[in-house]
Order: sequence, then C-alpha cells, then structure tokens
Amino acid sequence: MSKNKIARLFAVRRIVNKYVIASQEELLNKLQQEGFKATQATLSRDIKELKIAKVPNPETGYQYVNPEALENATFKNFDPSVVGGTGIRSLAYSGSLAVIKTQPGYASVAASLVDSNHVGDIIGTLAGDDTVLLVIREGVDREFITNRLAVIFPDIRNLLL
Amino acid sequence: MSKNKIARLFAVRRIVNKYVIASQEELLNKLQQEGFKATQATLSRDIKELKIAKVPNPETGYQYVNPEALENATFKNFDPSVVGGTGIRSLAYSGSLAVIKTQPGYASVAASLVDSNHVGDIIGTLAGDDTVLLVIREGVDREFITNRLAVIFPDIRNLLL
DNA sequence: CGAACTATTGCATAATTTTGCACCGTGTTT
DNA sequence: AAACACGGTGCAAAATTATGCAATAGTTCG
Repeated sequence: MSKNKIARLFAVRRIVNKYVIASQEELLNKLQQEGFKATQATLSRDIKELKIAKVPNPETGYQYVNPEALENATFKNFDPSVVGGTGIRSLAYSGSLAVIKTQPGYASVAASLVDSNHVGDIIGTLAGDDTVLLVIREGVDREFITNRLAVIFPDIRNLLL
Repeated sequence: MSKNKIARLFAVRRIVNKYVIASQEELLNKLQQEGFKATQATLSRDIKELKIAKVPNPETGYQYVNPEALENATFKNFDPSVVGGTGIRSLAYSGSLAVIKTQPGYASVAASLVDSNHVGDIIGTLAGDDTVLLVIREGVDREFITNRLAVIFPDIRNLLL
C-alpha cells in the first residue's frame, strides 16, 4: 500500500468524522484543500475500503459516516420534547472542554444522547453520575457546539454558564 | 399518509432486514413480487425517510441496512485489517487531552493497559464505557504519545482521527 | 538488474440514486 | 359543488457513485 494512499485514507476518515460530508465531491474538495491529489473515482474506492456508510441525514440530505460511529448509533428518532425534561442542569466551557451538569444519575443518558448524534467535533464524552465531560476538537467554535447540543437538549442555551 | 405508503414502508424495512439488498432495483423487485407497485424513485424517497443506510459490504459490494440494525449485529465485526483486535476504535487529540474510543465496555480495559505501561507523560486516565480520556503533560509531543500508545495498541496509528 | 507480478489510479462510461415538475387522488374550506 | 390544499407518485433528467480498462508506480524474485 503506497504511502500516499495510506495518508489519504487517514485523511478521509478524519474529514468524515469532522465535517458533515454529503457527497464524494465535497470530500474531494476537502482533501484537495489539504493538498491531496485524487479523483472522485478513487474516493469511491476508498469509501468502500473503509466501509464508510452513506446515511440519510434530516438536515443535509445525506451524510457519510465512519463505521465505528454507526456501531454505537441509536438512530431511533429521539424527540426530547416528547420525553419531557432531559435532566440537564447546566452547560459550561473551559478550553477545549465542555461540562454538562445533570440531575443525579442522568449523566450517562445525556452522554449517550450526545454520542448517538454524531457531532463530529465532539471527539469524546465521559459520564460520571451527574456530570458529563465533552472533549471538543481544537479550534471549534463554542457557539457551534452549543447549537448542536441545542438540537439534542432544546433548553440548553438557557443553562449556559 | 396513504395506506399504501405505510404498508410499503413496512415492507421495505422487512425486506431490508431479511435479505441482503444491494440496490434499489433489487429492492424494487422484491416489493413487486409481494404485489407492491412502485418505482425506483419512490424507493429512493422511502429509503431517505426510513433513514436506511447504504454501507459497503465485502461480499456483495453494498448493502442497505435499517438504522437500528446498525446498533446490533451487522457491523460488530468489521475488517480487522482496518481496525484491529484490541477493542480500540479511534484516537484523537485536543489540547493536552487524548481520547480513545473503544468498543462498548472496553474502555476500562484499555485504560488499565495504558496505566500499567507507565507512560510518564500521561498524567492520568479516566475510563467511561467506551471512551478513555488521557490527560497529557503539558508540552509533550503528540507524536511521542502516539508512539508510546502504539506499543500497547499496535494498530492505533490507523485509527488516528 | 530485469522480468514478472501486484497495487494504485485516472479516464471514460456505466450504473445507480436523487430530484424538479406535473399530475392525481383525497380531504377541507368557502 | 367548486376551489383549494396537500401528500404521494411517476417520469425524465440531473446528480452522484461505481467500475472496466489501460497506463503507471511499486515490489518480488531469480
């Protein structure tokens, strides 16, 4: 396997994880911005090799996602407004971390909700009993993260510390 | 929603569950065998509505899968050449933190592996269910950390996001 | 080194999927 | 009853994705 290909495959995974990519053309653009040289045909093969799936996404039409993201996915159409309160008490940022405080016992629920929503720029979550730690990709705007979280927890903006 | 459509949507889900469907044409055939009357265009819309994903499948090329099926069997065991057998799924950095995602339940195993290897520049680890947070000493090079982790998880470099 | 293989990729094209538009059927309002 | 609103669908075209083939780069073996 050529060095070039290996590097490109990594980049594809990273980009798919970080951005909402709706088409191979779009992925191609991102790759070219990073200096990679390839064609859509090659990406089609890369995607097949990496087992990256194309899934419908209500907001953007479609989205490519890495296989390990799918394994955890609960694609159940979860509507928090139906469930009532989400147990969230506050949201605060520090550096590239966000901390969500919840009602006691609700942290893991909140964390898995975040996980299953595939926010690419949240690279990991850790839940205690009443606290969820979110690790955010460097350089990502907090406002953007808040917006994404607001999709999951509609009232979270009111709880921003 | 017309009665027809409802029945068809259920049938689509059932068929996708039961057979390995590689294209919408194929799905259309199955539906027609059951007496449904539709066109491929309609199926494209149904698939979008049902959030059925198109994923690469080593045997048949591609396969449509129901969203909740993704949680369970189908993808649990994907190509080890892409992923590897340590339960590790990805590694990402942000600031002085590293996040390792694992198969569900593997996080504490991974964390104790890291702990027992005494990487001095990893000043602490925290494990959830499928996420390990590594706190890294300030100023330490990520490449160095990755190298040390690669001793424990040989293929982790392939999983760097 | 050179021949023989193998892997990778672009190009062109085929195959597949998505979508704009028009139309139809059903239910609702005036 | 006529006019209207709306979801659902087919048709055809656009958009996107997959792939056969040939050229090139990289590897292995004698």
